[in-house]
Amino acid sequence: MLFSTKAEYGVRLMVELGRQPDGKPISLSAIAESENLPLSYMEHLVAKLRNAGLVDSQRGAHGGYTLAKPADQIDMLEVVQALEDTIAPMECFHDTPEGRVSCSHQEDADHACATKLLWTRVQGGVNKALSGTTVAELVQFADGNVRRASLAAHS
Amino acid sequence: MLFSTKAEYGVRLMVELGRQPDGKPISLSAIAESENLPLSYMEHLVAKLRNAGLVDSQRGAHGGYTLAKPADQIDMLEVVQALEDTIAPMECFHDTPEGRVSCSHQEDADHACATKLLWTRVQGGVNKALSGTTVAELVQFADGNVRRASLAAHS
DNA sequence: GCTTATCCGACTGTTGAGGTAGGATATAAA
DNA sequence: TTTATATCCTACCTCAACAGTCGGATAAGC
Repeated sequence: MLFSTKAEYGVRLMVELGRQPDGKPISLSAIAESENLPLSYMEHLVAKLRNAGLVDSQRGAHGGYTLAKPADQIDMLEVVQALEDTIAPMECFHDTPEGRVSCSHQEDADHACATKLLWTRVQGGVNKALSGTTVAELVQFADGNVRRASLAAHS
Repeated sequence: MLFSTKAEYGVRLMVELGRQPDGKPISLSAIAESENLPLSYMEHLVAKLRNAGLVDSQRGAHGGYTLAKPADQIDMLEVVQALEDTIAPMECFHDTPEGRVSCSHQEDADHACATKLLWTRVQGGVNKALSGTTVAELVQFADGNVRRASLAAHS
């Protein structure tokens, strides 16, 4: 398993927020009910998204959450990185301050770490897929599927 | 973390086997010592690789393991799939007999599963990186690094 | 028959995932 | 100003997988 359900639930949450056309906040309980997910658990996840600056919150009655940026300016790399603490393919990989990956045991033997090439490629593929997908795109995909399913049911 | 150390250790094991020029088998204890990994644990991993038909074994004295195919004909997708039981990006993704992925809860709500598009792209990126890398390539990479490190030390 | 090695199953400690519970705080409406 | 509705925050719990250990059975070479 590459990702945990934290990423799954969190992405679903972002998509639900992205479906809201106007700027009205949506309560977590409404999202939890429509997606059939545990509310208490979602609170932990949305806190991570808020700390990452991806959603804004409005407390009190008629409060809730909104996207902090337009849906087409939020990519999934930000979202998944905020939810999962690290998305490195392997434990020995850690993000350096300069933004590059490095292997923590690259010089411990008489030869360099052979797996580094592989994990670098894997991470590149994952990052490319994540950063190339926006919230807006997923919203459009979901709505398109509803449309097609609805049309198929009526034909 | 995308993968566990099972993949890390197993790939290192395959690379060590790939470094052996002739067809002589290498004992697990020799590999475990040179890579500084626990022998007992490696036994479990090599069993998976053997069941997957990626390595051959020779029992008894002077026995050990060899690659079942030429190193340039073993790609990392086979290796990692044999070690990790599943490499789907998310729990709801499972490999179908037809070889395609599908989401187990795609029709449970009034709209299709929005995350399916994202995980499909991620899995595509991972599979591409894995299947595009062979044992032979990693062996060459590791040896090349040794050469460069050695040259740098002597300059 | 001794040594070297693969093979096999059972067992164990630790960690993180996934989820619960209870309360504190802030806000809008009555 | 009370009340309902929310977010916010901390602590706690359960369970499965990971990472590793151990003891022994089997097989092959010398």
